[in-house]
Formats: sequence, structure tokens, C-alpha cells
Amino acid sequence: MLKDKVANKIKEFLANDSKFSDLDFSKLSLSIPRNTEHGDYSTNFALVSSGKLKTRPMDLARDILEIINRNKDPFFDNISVEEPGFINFKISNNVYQEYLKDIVIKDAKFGSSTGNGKKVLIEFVSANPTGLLHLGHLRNAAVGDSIARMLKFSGYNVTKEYYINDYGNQIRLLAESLKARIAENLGLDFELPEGGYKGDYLIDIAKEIVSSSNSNSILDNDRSFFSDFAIEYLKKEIIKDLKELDISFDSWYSEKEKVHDSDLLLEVRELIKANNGLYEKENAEWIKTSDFGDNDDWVIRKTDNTSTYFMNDIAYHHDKYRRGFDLIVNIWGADHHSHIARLNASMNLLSNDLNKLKFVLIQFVRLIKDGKDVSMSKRSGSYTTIKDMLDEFNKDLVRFMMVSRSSDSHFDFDLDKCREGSDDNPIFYIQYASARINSILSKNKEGSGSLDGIDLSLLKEEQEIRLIKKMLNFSDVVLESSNTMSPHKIAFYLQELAKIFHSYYKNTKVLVDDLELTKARIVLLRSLKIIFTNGLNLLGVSSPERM
RNA sequence: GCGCCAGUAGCUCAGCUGGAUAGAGCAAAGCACUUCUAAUGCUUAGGUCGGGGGUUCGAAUCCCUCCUGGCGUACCA
Repeated sequence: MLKDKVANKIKEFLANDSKFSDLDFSKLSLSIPRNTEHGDYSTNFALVSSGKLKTRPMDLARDILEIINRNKDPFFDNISVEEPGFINFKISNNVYQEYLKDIVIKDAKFGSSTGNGKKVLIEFVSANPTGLLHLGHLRNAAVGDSIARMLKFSGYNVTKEYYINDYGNQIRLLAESLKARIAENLGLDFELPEGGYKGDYLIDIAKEIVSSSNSNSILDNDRSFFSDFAIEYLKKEIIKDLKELDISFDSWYSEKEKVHDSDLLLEVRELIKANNGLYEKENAEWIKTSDFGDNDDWVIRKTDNTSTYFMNDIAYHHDKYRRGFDLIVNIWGADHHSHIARLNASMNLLSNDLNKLKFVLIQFVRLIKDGKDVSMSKRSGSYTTIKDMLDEFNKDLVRFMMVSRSSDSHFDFDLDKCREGSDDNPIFYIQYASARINSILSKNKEGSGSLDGIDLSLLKEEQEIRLIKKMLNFSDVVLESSNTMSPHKIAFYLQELAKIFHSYYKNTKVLVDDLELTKARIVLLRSLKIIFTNGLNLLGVSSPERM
């Protein structure tokens, strides 16, 4: 990467001078200044290090500048020192022109990293199979999938997992609710259970089950018949919705099958016990999380002798470790934040490495329609499903909006402002840039093949250099975005790139009489197309050929 | 009460491992289509970074405190 190259050059020059041998080069970091007058890269190294040498920052900065200038490296166009001690670097245009080739050569791989190979498990969505996916799951799905894509792009071996809560009270309620709906369908008296599921989808499921079996004795089946049927049905619906969003999972982890119908719970309980983490109180079993970083202890086995949800979660997460992952990522709704401390403590108790366990909390989205909050109305049992949203808005729009804000900020998603043709619609702005590029590329075949013989030094317009700089920054953005699991950084980056492009497009004609210049500019556009495609792909958004 | 997230331009939000004059989009005012797609471009205006302390060469960013909003605080899952 260009940034690393700059840093390495500086280190190399300074390391050759004994005067600087005391300096801690790990503190040398480069940033891209907001103000372009401050160069392409800037470092506060002198400000940070002057204390150690007991000199003034400006003096140290000037010393460093002198050493670097002595090397007369054509890589740099200009290096300057500014108050109170910044050193600013301007990179030569021919360096940028040279690096541009890299984008075209790497193509779909540009911005990616390889060789990491670490195994990462990312668990997201994991909505209970007791209803359809709704708005509350949408942001989780979009963010989780984008993070998975970024991690994969950054060289991880990624497994996407969906945890199916197909066990426990809620499933009993689901079965009983369905049974009631079947009775309703058959024209019998019916009553939904206390706290049961009121959604219309159960009416549909009841209809299907009745029409497929065509017998009044359906109701004689035992509970698991109803729950199994409902879960299968809902799971299919969930998969369908996710598919519409371009999201797929590698692993569907059934709580019933993997946690309860196996020895996992017993094994983990023994392990907790072996680590002196188990005790009995008031006829229940508790885990001593308070000794391992949490404020409280928690019940893991209730007086009715069944395990708590928390215990099941401990078992599940211990199993994640056992399956040999180097990184375990949980994408959780912010309403689950209180589980983090206790789960961390439990994993700590079980001697699992906490550095491997990461949580991304997703704050709630408020859906605004006609100026009113329509996010969800639990009381009436009505909520906006993903299906509803996709009926009205295309997948690209929905996914982009969901990842265009930092996950830990609540945000308002105003549907009216996002309609097609609206000005408040960044995704179309970006896709339009991509479509304009395709339009030009499809008109011209010059420079579409090999880069040999193309004179990229002809790309010397200010905006052309700006575009190249911005494009070369893509790798850094991806890395940062991936490390912090923040897809919104890519969304912002792409908007910025699109803005520079649209401006360039307006000012500068690509297909001109000068064939050599046209060829060079076509290479520029090919690169842009690659960045837009790769970037949008990380967000699960398409880059249309035309609009 | 305790815990987590947030409070930055009229609105929606970036920036938060401390850095140089606080950014973007929308909305507002004005301008530009005989041009490779105007779903575009170019101007202008808009801010005590919730309040108050502190840390230091330097704070939207770190610490303390208070205020406001959201969420959570089960032998439910």
C-alpha cells in the first residue's frame, strides 16, 4: 500500500542516522490531511517524539526534513514542515500514475488482503423461528453480511452462522398458537394461548397444514408436530427473505439439535463445575461469573430442572470455541448488550481466550413514514416485515441505507426521502457514477485490453490525480472498515469518490480526438469501475451497467 | 438505582487510538443542459461540537460531573 511505502521510506532514511536512534518508530503514523495544502500525507511524528529528545517539535521536524531531503528521492514531490511541527509530504504525480496500473491488474482483488487464513465465525440475524423477519432484523442482517464480506475480502476464512432458537417456551407457544389457528380454520372454537403469537402468518400456516392433510384428526397430533411444521415453514420464509437481500448462511445451527439433543449441555456444565464455577442456591444452579469479570452470578439451571437461556448460550459459545475458530463475531441487537458482560465472564471461566470473542451491537432503526414513526407496534402485533419493505424498495437501496450509518448510532430511516428519484438518495448517486462509467466504456474499446504502451503520465489534470489518490486509498478504507467492523466507512468513501467522479465527468471529456489521451483516461475509468464494483459488493449492493 | 448507546449546521449523520481554519448529504438562495446518461455540476449561506469543570503545546475526541433521549436491568427466550 502507498501509505506503508511512504512510512517505510521515512523510517529507512532516519534509521541510517545515529542522531535518531533513540526514536520510537512505532509512533510514526501517517494520516491524510483534510486540507490539501498540507500535502498528501502528514505525520505528527516530531510532535510526538520531541519530548524524548528534549528538543522543540519544530527543530526536530526540520532535522527530520533535512535528512529526508538529503536522499533526494524522486518519490516525493515536496516535503515541508509546518507549525507546530507537522511534516507534510506531497507524492510525485508519476508515482500515482504508476500505482494506477495496480488497480487494473488486481481488478476484483484490488483492496483485498490474502494470507491471513484465520478462521472466523460470524453469527448474525438469528431471529427466532416464531415469526417473519422484520425491520428489527434488517439492520442486523445488512451489517452482519457486510462485515462477513469485508472479513472475507481481508483474507479471513469466514463461516456465516444462523443460530436457530428452536427450543423452549416460545416454541411451545408457537405450537399452541398454530394449533389454535388450525382449529379456527376448521371452524371450531379456538383461543390463542396467553402470550401466544398473533401474527397473520400463523393463519397462513394453518391453512397450508389443513389443506395438506385434509383430516379433522390433525388436532390430535402432539405438540412437536405443530412446532416442527411451523418452524420448517418459517425457516423457509426467512431463507427466502434473506435471499432477496442477497444474504446466505453457511451454517444453520439448531439449538434443539446441537445443544439439547446432544451431550453439549452436560459437558459444559461439567466443565463449569471443574473450574469451580458452579454452586447451588435456592434449589437452582448458579454460575460464579462474579469471579470472572461480571458483577453478578446467574442461574443456569432452574428449580424445575431445565436449563436457562443463558446456560444454553454458554454452551453454544463454548462450542464455537471448540470448533476451532480464531475469531468469533456476534452481531447482536443493542437490547442484548447486558448479555455481553456475563457471556464474557463465562467464557473466561471456561478458559476461553476473550480476545477471540467480539461483539457488534446494532442500535435500533426508526422507520419514518409520512413523518411518523412506524418502526414497530408490538401491542397490536403489527410490524413492518422485510417482505413489506422489499415490496416497495429495491434491495440495493435498503441494504445501503442500513449500512450507511455507524452501527452504534440510532438512526431514522425516512422512507419518503428515499424513494426513487428523490435527491436524498446516496445509493443512486453512487450507482449513477458507475453507470456513467459503463456508458463510456461501452462506447470505446481503446485501452480496454493490455496496459502496454499506454502513457499514463498524460493523466495530469488535477481531478485525475485526485481520483487516483482517492482510489489508492481504497485499500486503507477496507482495512480500517474491516478491523473496526464498520461498513459505513465504505459507504461514505464511495460517496466521496462518486462526488469527485461526477465533477470530473462534467469538466473533462474522456473520449477526445487525442487517441493516446483517450486511452489513458479509459484506464482511469476502468480503475474507477473496479473500485465501485468492489466497494459496493462489500456492502451487498450491485453496480448496474446502466440506469 | 445501576449498565450500554447516543446528544455535532434547520433535518439525517460522518469525524472520536487528541492534531493544523469542525465535514458530507438533504433542505434554503442563486447559476449551468446544441456536450461521453442533468438520477449531474458550480456558487452562497448555515455551528457556544448538550452544559460545566479538568488533563496539555493542542480536546468534538481523554477524565470527572450534571442534563436530555433510546435501550436494557428475569429461575423468558
